[in-house]
Amino acid sequence: MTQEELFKVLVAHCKEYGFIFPSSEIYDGLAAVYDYGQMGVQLKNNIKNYWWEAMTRLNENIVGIDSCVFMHPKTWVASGHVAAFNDPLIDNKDSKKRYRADVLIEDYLAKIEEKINKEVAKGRKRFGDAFDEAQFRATNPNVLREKAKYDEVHGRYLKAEEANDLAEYKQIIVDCGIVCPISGTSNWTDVRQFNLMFSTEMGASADASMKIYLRPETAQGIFVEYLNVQKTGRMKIPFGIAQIGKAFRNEIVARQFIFRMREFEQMEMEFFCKPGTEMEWFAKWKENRMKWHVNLGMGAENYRFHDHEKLAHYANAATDIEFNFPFGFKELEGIHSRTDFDLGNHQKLSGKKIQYFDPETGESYVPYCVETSIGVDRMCLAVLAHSYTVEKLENGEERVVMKIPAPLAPIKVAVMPLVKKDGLPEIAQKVVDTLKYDFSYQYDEKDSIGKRYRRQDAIGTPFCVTIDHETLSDGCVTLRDRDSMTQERVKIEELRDIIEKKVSLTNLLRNL
RNA sequence: GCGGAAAUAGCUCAGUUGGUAGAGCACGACCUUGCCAAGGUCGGGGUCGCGAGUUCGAGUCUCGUUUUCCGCUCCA
Repeated sequence: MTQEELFKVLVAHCKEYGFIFPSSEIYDGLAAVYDYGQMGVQLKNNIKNYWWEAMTRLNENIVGIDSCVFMHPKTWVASGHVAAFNDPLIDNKDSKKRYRADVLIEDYLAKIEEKINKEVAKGRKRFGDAFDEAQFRATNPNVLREKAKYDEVHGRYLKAEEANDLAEYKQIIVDCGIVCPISGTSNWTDVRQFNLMFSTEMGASADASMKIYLRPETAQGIFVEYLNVQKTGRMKIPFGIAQIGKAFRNEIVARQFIFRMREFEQMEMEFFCKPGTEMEWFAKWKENRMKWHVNLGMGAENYRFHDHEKLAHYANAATDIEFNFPFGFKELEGIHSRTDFDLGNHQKLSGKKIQYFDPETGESYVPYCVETSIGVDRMCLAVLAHSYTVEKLENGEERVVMKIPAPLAPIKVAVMPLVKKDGLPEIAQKVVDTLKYDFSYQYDEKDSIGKRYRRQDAIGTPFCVTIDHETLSDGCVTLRDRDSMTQERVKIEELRDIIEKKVSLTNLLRNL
């Protein structure tokens, strides 16, 4: 099976066994929106718990918060998202290239300026020392003609920009005969506003309402609460704030299942440190985060770092942890050194002093910040894709088994009576009672035992407990292992500890 | 956004020149059985993605539309 086919089969498997459904399917679906089903939600919760505990419990200087999706609009001015995520775009239908309409016009204006400067240079050459540039500019017909053109277009452009008049942008491009640098044609689409941020209105009455954005990243919630947490938590630098939550980006193309969705969930931690020490922490968090991934046992060879060469507007160092997805190595987590960009801008825009007073040195400064940011949905996809296994059995048949790392498995144990008579179901219920307070479980008495094992394999249940006639006399049950398919007889009282050892989050954390 | 392909039961698919919507698996009940997808009987489940058009008649032909997949593009 090729990687592509495998990916398709995985998507189908996820739907069939209740991991992930296309959203609103009864209404034909909603593009690139997916819902987590009864299995998927448990996998997702387990991943989030693993991250949350690793961050907030294993690091005594990291605390968690839960801030809102709605934030004051100024937040996004300070963060740079309003400027960076708001572009009027236009497509050339022949070259199929997309351009920023405002950039096309600005380039055109720059060309006119260039022409004028050339004329002036020519004049200077001709008149030598007697050259009077101001007078030349005011009288030379070529310069005047170009200058008039420039002023007209420039005036319209400024007006259009102020009013955000997309039709006028297009009209300017048409009137000026601006062509695509690649195809050389002026076969343009209309100008459309591509705002990567979703917006909505807060306040019930239309005239009193305020336009607000759905957050495009959770990080800003941490930055705006920095002061509150630092003061009320008596936090000393260096310290971190962790958060798990939904974020929204109106991507032009959202594809590849749950890899790129318009509504997605992030697990972000902002680590605040003294300026000048950020590179040490950056290196430390790179190592720390990689360890967290590899600890799941999905193979160190399936992860790699990818350092950014072109840095975002807020960063002075950035790397990705990439995972070997069915469609190649792709970003799973980002680790960025964000400097004091965010806190500094919030300080500027809010007018509130966001500074840390170091009691030892007596210095005051805006802390620097190292961010770790991982997509929960991408993490789910990584686990699902890596776990999906098709095995050829000795009898020639195939079995599909999700080899999900046991602590992340949605269901930890299945309890099943070999037959549904002779009092076996009653004993099975008692076994359930000994396990249900510690583990998510399923009880199943339908169909043959082999079929029931395969059903559990398909959802990645690490253990199956089978009650048979011997149980009546010896108090032992069969414990069947998902990956090896081997079975052992164990006493009912020992079940809890044996299962616990392999599926517990605590043990996973202990290995970090 | 552009180009190509696809959409029939929960899943995988069949459906003849346009003529009463099917199979296997899955699901439910019962019987038989019992350690790696067993057998039997009965049963539930589909406005053939949606909307128009052509036609006496459309799952089938035409147009539109939505969604998905692949490639480009965009974003990071």
